[in-house]
Amino acid sequence: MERLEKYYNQIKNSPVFFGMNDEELRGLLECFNARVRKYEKEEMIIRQGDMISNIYLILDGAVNIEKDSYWGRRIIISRLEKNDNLALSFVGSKDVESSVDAITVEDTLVLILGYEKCTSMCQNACVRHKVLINNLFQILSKENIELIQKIENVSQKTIRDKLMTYFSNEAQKNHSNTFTINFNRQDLADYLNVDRSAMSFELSKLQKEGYIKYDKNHFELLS
Amino acid sequence: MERLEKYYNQIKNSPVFFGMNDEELRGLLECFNARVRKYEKEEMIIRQGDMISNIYLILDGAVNIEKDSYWGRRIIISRLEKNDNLALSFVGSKDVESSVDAITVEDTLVLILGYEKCTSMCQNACVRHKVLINNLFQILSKENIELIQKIENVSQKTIRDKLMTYFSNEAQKNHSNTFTINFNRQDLADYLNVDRSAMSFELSKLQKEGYIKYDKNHFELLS
DNA sequence: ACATTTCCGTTGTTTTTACAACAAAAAGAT
DNA sequence: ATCTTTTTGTTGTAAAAACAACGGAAATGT
Repeated sequence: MERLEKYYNQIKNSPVFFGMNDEELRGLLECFNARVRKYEKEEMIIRQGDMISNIYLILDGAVNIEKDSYWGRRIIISRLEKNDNLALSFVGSKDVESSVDAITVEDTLVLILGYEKCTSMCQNACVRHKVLINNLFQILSKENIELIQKIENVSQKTIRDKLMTYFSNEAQKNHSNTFTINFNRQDLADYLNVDRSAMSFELSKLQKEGYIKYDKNHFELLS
Repeated sequence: MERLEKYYNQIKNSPVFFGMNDEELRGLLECFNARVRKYEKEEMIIRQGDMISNIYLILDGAVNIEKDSYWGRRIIISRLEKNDNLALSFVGSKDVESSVDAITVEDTLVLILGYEKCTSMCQNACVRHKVLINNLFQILSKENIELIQKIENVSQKTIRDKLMTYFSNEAQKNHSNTFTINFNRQDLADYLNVDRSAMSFELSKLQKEGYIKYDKNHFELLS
């Protein structure tokens, strides 16, 4: 519980609890039996097939949402980080089991709320819950839009187009032509759904032709 | 308004209004300034760049959610039908403009609710609104999960794998090994993100090799 | 019934990708 | 600092896809 206190400010400022005062938030955390849990690197938070009844909020670290296609190929659906939520859509869809894995990329700290328990107890009676679900709706909307953007990414025809679309989006998010990505090459390849070595090759070609400049994970868009 | 009455039962049974009694629903429809609008075939309901402040519910017909990549290639993100909602995520994300087009595939009837107007008037005060947002949360969850499934589809390596993954999902949705799809060949290709002629070729090959049987848009999974 | 348009399947060619194998570089461990 | 492990870049080859072009089928309109 002390750990929860340590992160109280961050928790309070996260989108999930937007618009709540201290009293409401503390009440909510108690009602939802909030706890902080640490996961080691490469640990699974959620497995395909799990029933999800918790709300997960990443306090620190990074998590991959992945899916293994039936022949060993790994698909990275999204990379989640500090202040992101995990598997919200499976909380909202009753009786649907998770179709994905959530795997930590590094040591990760997660806030866990027992959503089901609280909602069944207080029904929709409490005010806090109303604010919460409003926030959840907005968060889910954002996630939805990001998934659409990801579909746009992987739907490009060539590796080059996938890379440039991805880079444009990153630059836009960062409000700058330079940005640092969190993926290593293999993860980026699995995210864009291409072969790593072919992607590496295309990266150097893009650099030689003057479209981008990069050093390790720091990129600059030139065109 | 008569038209609205004509569809009242269908509206009442749609997921958006789940759990509301007649009184609540009628109040809501009035408060949200509900109206029915007919769109012709190939008409645009939403364009890329639009700000969305309405809730759209398809009463009859079919709609493509599309995006044109900068070189004429069309990406079909999803196909929506009777009782589906349109562009919900852009209602939930304030100040975000639509990144996609919504285009009717055939003559289509849509129920439109002025979401913004009502929420700003009655704040979160009214009970109906609470039930509504709860429903919206669940609908968005489902959409989210379907987007993930779509990512899985287009992330398959070969055209064959994309087709078979798509067919499996359709069979599962239909609880049967036979099913009829609503896409024509070009649309299916744009949905799976492959070349139409190459896909046609792969379809016949799959049939010759005994994995599937099809006649026009009716398919059977054999394996 | 006929003409017109749209849709679908087939084939050959060119482009792009995946894959495998390896070398270089970087990161981590002792 | 040295050794080990992981990550990244490079190349050649085989597989797959995109593309273009076309003929036939089906649907639509008159």
